Amino acid sequence: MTDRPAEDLDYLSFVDYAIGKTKAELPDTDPVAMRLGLTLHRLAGALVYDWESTVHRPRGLSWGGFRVLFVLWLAGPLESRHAARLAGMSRAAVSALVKTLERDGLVTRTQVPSDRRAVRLALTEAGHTAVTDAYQAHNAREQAWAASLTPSEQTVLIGLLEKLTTSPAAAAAQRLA
Amino acid sequence: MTDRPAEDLDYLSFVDYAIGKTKAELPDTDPVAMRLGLTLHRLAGALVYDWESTVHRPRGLSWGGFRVLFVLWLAGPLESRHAARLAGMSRAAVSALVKTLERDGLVTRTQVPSDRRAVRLALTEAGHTAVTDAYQAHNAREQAWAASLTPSEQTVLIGLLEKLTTSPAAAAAQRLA
DNA sequence: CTTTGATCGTCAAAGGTTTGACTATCTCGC
DNA sequence: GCGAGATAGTCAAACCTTTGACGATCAAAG
Repeated sequence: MTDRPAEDLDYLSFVDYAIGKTKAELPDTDPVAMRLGLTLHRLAGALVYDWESTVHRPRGLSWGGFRVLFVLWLAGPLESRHAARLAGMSRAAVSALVKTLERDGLVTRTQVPSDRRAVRLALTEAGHTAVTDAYQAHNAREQAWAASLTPSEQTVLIGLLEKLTTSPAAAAAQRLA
Repeated sequence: MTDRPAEDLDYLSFVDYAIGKTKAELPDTDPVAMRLGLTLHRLAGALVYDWESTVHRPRGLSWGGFRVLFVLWLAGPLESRHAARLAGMSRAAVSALVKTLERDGLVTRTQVPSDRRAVRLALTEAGHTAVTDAYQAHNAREQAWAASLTPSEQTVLIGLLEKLTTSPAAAAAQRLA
């Protein structure tokens, strides 16, 4: 039990170190839940950073801009509020991002005949090209990450993540409801 | 095989829908890697949103501010660059956040005797109180999420996440290197 | 029809984050 | 010692995102 120099920790050894210290100071802490939260958050951050820095920024897209193009590509023309819900961001964020995407000729905004408040967002031909090109590279990175796991490990991991996503805690979170 | 109205999709059914459409249009896509990326990103976003909106914002902390306090709490007084590395953000972000934390009396900045460029960050008494109070509530939320899984499922999930975190793809990502 | 409440997209304000530049400082080889 | 290159922290600029407010519009009850 020596005092380790905390400065020399890298992120992974920090997790072990943090769990040990927390358990000593806050005994009510659940160390397994703590490790789960830390590891999940860290991994997701690394993934997004990888996608954004290697795939999207070099193509002139922000991470948010790509997400809007992505849902428009796959879920067809959408009203703005539906694009926001599927992309997991606020209506205001979609409004701001679409301003740039429209200026760059990737998305069109048209009025919805049946509801004059609503705006229908659709990909242009250039937008379709941009998002399919970007997603091919994006999925190549996803494959590079997933390749560290065996197929059955991949299946198990997806199952556990989906179980958390549909859990009562997730329902209570109600992100951007 | 009817044309489903894409507008009515919620996020979970969107994932299935998206994978089906992508497979048809971009046959080189790996649908398992795609589902993994989508699910992991979505879950992490929901987690952070839950933590920030239910625990940290009500206590007057931003998510970034909490992360700085958290690493200072557990890894002791730290030079700014080490705090940045452990918290997974840039040195500039730490510099900006510490400005607020210092103003609020939660963190002190002192010169390092051996290196006049460096700054040593340490929690004040109030900072220690704030971070332990916040982390107790934070871990309670982590426990609420983890409770959806059995103990062995939790162990398996952590193992798979750590395997990805230490994978070659993660090493190549080199976040904020 | 009218009124009341809800919803849509947008805007402004506030804050967080990254990148790149800059100064000050350190380190290492000569 | 000293000079070249690396490093620490900060700043400015740019961008993204959220919240709360707003006007316009819709929908439902009477």
